[in-house]
Amino acid sequence: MMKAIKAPRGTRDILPPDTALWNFVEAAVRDVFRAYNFQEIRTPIFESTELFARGVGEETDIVSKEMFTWEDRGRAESDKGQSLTLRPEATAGIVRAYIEHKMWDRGLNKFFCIGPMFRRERPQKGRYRQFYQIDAEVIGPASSGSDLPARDAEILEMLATLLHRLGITHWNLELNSVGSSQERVKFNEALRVALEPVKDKMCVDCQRRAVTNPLRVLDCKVPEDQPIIDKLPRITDFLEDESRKHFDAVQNILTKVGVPFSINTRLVRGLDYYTRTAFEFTHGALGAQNAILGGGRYDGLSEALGGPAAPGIGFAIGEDRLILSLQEKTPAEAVVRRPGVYVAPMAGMNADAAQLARELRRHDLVVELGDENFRLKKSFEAADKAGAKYILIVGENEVKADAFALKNLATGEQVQIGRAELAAWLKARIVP
RNA sequence: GUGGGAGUAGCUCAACUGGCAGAGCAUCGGACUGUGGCUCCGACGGUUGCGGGUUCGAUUCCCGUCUCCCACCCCA
Repeated sequence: MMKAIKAPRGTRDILPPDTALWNFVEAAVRDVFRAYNFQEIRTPIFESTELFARGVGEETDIVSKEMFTWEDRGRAESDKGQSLTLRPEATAGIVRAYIEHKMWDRGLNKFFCIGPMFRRERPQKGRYRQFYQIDAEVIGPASSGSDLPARDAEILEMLATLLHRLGITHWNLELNSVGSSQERVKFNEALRVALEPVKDKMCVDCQRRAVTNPLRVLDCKVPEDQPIIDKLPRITDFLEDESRKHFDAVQNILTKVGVPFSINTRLVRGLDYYTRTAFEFTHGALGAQNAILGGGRYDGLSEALGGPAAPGIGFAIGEDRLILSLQEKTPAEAVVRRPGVYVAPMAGMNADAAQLARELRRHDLVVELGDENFRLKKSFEAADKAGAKYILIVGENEVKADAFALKNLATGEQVQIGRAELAAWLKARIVP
């Protein structure tokens, strides 16, 4: 035998019945998002490498060491050597599409997108090289209201609704404002200055961060560093009136609509493009990967990508993690749709059985069809295994009488139903 | 990328200081040719993740490698 080929590192197959759980989540997402007037957008799974370099930020870990990048080998001179990258996140591609299709003419755009993302990280539970994100973005010219706090609050409230709908409790919403890009530059500088005299007393990681990305020092979890971090400047002190008012307004709305949150002035996010509102929903029982979703405002991203000013806010839900946290309460078996009827033909009755199955399926019943070569006993076993609620026996007597034996597999109750009434009879007794 | 743990039948796991690789469940068949679940009997199923080394002999010891898991890192 040839050497078995396995799924590449960090990828996995999602099999039934788990796929039913994925569909359950995605159906809930589509349903909830529709109520908030979000519409689906689908963008390519690979893009020009430059898009992510400019959009996500050259200095981020994502861009500097985690992207799947290759050089396209085009035949035409013009595409030779074009560098392409599997998308590591969704926002950059969506903003690129916004610019490319000049969608500012449409006013306020509310998009969502579900699909795989790719990052070359070391795999762990809830962390894969191909992982799935549910992404939503609100973007448009400022005249459309895209920069207003009501949009931030609406998105957060929508997320709370979605989690509630999925039956996920015990989440925690952490909220912060990271300021405008100008405010952040000042804050960064202040941090660098404040860290200079104390960084030698900190952990090795912080010593490195103090130079490369001071904001990340705030994220440090080493207990010994906490007293030092507590004395560092806070972003709140660098927010000017407009940013502060914006942040206050978001909080006011959330309080009014009853979405609980906590302020975490140390919350920073890994992508360079975030401005003002930044947030994260966490959930216990996910180990170190406790961030179930995260997002924020990115008022300058469109311009960084060569587009017009287009404030925006969005988030990404880690679908893999969402499903991990869901599985504790809702096993996939609970949402998988089992057959309502198993049609069991006796010897020579395949054609009649197929005809019956066709009729029932046209009435939107889930039907599994057996085979005339199966002995009845085997048909019963197959019906059980398929999880069917009823078994329909198609034998010579039944075909002659045009009425069929229908047995409830759980109760053992058996009745004889005429062909014309079959579908209606079953539909009345099978909950979809 | 760093450190640690684990990999044995489809699944969950055994196999004593190195000595014939096993059980339960699942699958298939029979008891049972138009009525299942229970029971009984039988069968199938493995180069012990892969490659090398030590040894008369390796699932067991050593080295390498792959994958998963845990913690960092990072993030969803």
